[in-house]
This record gives sequence, structure tokens and C-alpha cells, in this order.
Amino acid sequence: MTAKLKGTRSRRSQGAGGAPGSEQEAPLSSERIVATAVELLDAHGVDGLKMRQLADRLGAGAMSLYWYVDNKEQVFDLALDSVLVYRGPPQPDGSRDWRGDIVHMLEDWRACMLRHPWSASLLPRRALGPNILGRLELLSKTFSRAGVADADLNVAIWSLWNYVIGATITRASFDVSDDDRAAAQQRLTDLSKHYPTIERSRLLLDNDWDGAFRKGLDFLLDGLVPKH
Amino acid sequence: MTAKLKGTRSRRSQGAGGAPGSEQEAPLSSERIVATAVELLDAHGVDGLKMRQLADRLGAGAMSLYWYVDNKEQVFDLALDSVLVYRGPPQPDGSRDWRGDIVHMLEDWRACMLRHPWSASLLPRRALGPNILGRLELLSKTFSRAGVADADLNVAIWSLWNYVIGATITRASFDVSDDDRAAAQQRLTDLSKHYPTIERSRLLLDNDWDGAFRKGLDFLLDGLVPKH
DNA sequence: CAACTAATCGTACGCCGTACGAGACGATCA
DNA sequence: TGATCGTCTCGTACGGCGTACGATTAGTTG
Repeated sequence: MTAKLKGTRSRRSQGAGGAPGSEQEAPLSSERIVATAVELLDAHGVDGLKMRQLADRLGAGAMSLYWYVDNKEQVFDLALDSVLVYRGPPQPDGSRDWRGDIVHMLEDWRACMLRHPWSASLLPRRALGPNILGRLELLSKTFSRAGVADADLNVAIWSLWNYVIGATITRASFDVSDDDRAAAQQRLTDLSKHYPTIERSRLLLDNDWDGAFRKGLDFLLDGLVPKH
Repeated sequence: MTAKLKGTRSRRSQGAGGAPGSEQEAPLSSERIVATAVELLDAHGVDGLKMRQLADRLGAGAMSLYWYVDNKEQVFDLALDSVLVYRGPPQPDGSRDWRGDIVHMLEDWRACMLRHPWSASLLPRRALGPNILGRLELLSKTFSRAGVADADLNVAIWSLWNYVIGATITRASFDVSDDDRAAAQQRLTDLSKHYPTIERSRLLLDNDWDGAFRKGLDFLLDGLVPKH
């Protein structure tokens, strides 16, 4: 029935009667669907992804997608995981700078998600894909290398995971399309009015997000690994 | 036109012809709508809240709700903020145990959100309500009391905010209805199979979430406040 | 030729949020 | 008294969504 194996691919209709000059469409495939879904998600956000529009963009009928994916949720799962491929730490392996490796891994993770602002908020409520698990596995291995084990290891992994997810979601939620940046700023300024400490610190207005992320990360790592 | 002021309230129809014994409904109001929305969100999650069902539960027609709220998004905003009221730290004020106050505030915040698992994931993508801002203001004041100021204060607030949000979202996402707890466990066990370090540490299976939250929080606070 | 499989997609169904406008009711005023 | 108004309720309808179903086409295999 609904076999999801990539079979041999060949033929393609290009209109009626062989009219020349019509554009050549690549054949439909799971990969193309996912790649196009990522484009649309980047452009319109989570709520802006519609199956019909996705199919349109691929030059296909809406229901054709369902030969390759079970449902819209699976599109989310695949798009999310596809965005989180990790090349690995700069020094392939035996490096003893475990802390540098971890920081690199987490900053890269955050950067990947900020490049696709929908991804962070999607991650916690969707299934874990191989790329995400690969990152977790690598993180665990690196901590082991640093001498963290057992219960401490789980505490470390989850603390960092939580921190990275939270920081990225928060950061992404403060991004707005340039169109209404002014309006958003005004709204935040007004909001602050009745909260003096928040207003004085300009907490909602300008922040060095990257620097703050890095600082909190350092503090966490200071505590998470044994004295030295 | 669409005035949103709570006016004088009085009459209520109770069916046709004055049939006796019909149940008395409280009049519709913004408060009742929000309270019932919270009930439904608790029961069915973010995607499970439908305007028609909400109206049904209130004994009203679907469109009656729109006299009190602009749209569904506003229902989310109000429900979210309504869930985050904060009673304040145990020692009303002048206490010098700023760290205890902060920990209390953040653990209470996390507890509030875990009581309503939909709230954490909603918070970052919805408008900030007065209760949330009140918590932030109190947090800022407490840090000021501890001698943290200016840029450091913003770093501290956002690091903690990120950590709490991330921890709560992650924690909530691991909660499943008891029905399919077994299935979920099995799925995670299978997943771990190909990731040896994850499997050995049982990272995805059993965790002391509360303990881990508290530990990471302590590490963050250790770093965020000046030596002493 | 027939039978089977892989792939495409038009149509239709049920559900959603909500625009619109008609009504019901009490209060106000001529 | 009746006309008018503001407040509140809700039936109907519209457009858009995800997707079930089954017809259709084309290539492969006998």
C-alpha cells in the first residue's frame, strides 16, 4: 500500500501534448518536501505552514505529499531534525579541551536554531530525531571524557539542554519582522512604565543576548564539572 | 460598539415558556471565560482548546464569547497570565536572605507552570501579562538588594528566565497521560539503543527532575552574584 | 495482452475561527 | 405611552484547514 521506500524514479509529465519550453520539475521526494517545508517555515513561521501551499511550491497536488509523509506532524518532525545536523567539534577527537568542545557544540546548536526561529519552540513538543540524539550522545561522551558520570552526568546534560532551549526560545521570541519593530519597541516601553526596576534596567529593550548566553553557560559549566 | 467594560449585569433567559427546574447559569463574564479556558487547557492541551467547546461548557453560544474577548489569541494571553499569580516571598520584605527569596520565587514559578503544562510552552510566544511582569520586577528588585546592577542584572534575569522556561518546558514535554506511559517508555528505550552513552545513563528514562532543576539553579546563582 | 505496482491528484467531508447582522431586553427620554 | 438606545446573545454562513477515499495514469512484469 503506502510504501515509503524511495523507489526507482523516472517519468515526469510536463503538460499536455508535449508543449516545449515548460519548466522541468524535479520529481517529488521526501527530501524535497522537507527542504521546501523548511523554506516555508523560515518565511512564515510554524502557523504559516499549510500543506496546500507546500504542495503548490513543489508543483504538485496537495494530496501527492501524502505518498511520502504520513501527515503534517511528520513534516514538522523531519524539518526540525533536518535543521540540526552537526559537523562535530573543530578538533576531530582526542583533543583534551573538553570544555571548548562543549561550548562549541552548544553555541552551534543555538546558532542552528536561531537561523530557523521556529525550530526552538518546536523541539520540546516533537519527537527526538537522529540529529538531536546524535548531539546528545556526543555531549554525553564529552562529559564522560571530563570525568562526569552517573547521576551527575544526567544533571549536567539536562541543565545545559534546558538552558540552551530556554535561551533560544526566548531570543527567537524577541525577533520581529522589521516592519513592526518600532511598534514592538513602543509596546515594550509602555509596558515597562509601571515596573520601575525593569524600566531602569531596560530589561526588555536592549540586551547583549549572545554575551548573556555565553556568561550563563560558563557559570553553569563552572558548577557542573568537578573542581578540576 | 464592542465595549469591553463589565457593565451592570442582570437578566438571564432560562429556556422557553419558563419551564421550571432548569439549571441556573452564572452570567457570562471575562473571568468565567478565562477560568473555564484554563480548565479545558489543563484537560486537552493547547491544541485541544476550541472556541465552540469553551462556549458550550459555559452554557453559551459560540459567538457570545466574542463580546468579552477579541479573539482566541486573547483567551490564551489571559489564561496564561491568570495562572501565574504570585503571592510573594515567605518573609514579606526586609529579609536579608535574598538567595532564598529568589529560589522560592523561581521554584514557585516552575510549580505554577507545571500545574498547567500548556503554560510553559505558551509563555515565550505570547504577550507578557501583568503577573509575569510583576514576577520579573520582584526578581529584579531582589537582585538589586543583593548588589547586582546594570548589565549584570540583565544577564542574571535573563539567564534565570531562560533556565526556568527551558527546564519547565522540557519537564512538561516528558509528561504523558498514564494511558500510553508504557508505550512512550518503550519508544524511548528503543531510541536509546543506538546511542550507547545515552543508553547507559538512562538519560531519557528516569530522572530526578526536581533535584536537577535545583542543582542547576544553584550553579547559576553561584556564578551570577558577586563573590559576597 | 492482462495483472500488478508506484505515484498523482480531484473531490469531498468535517472541523475550525469568526464576520455579520438580527434579535431580546432594560433603561432613558419625549 | 411609545421611540430610541446601549448591552448582550447567538444563528447562520464563509473561507480555509488537514486529509480520507478512490479514480487515474504510466511503467513493469508475466
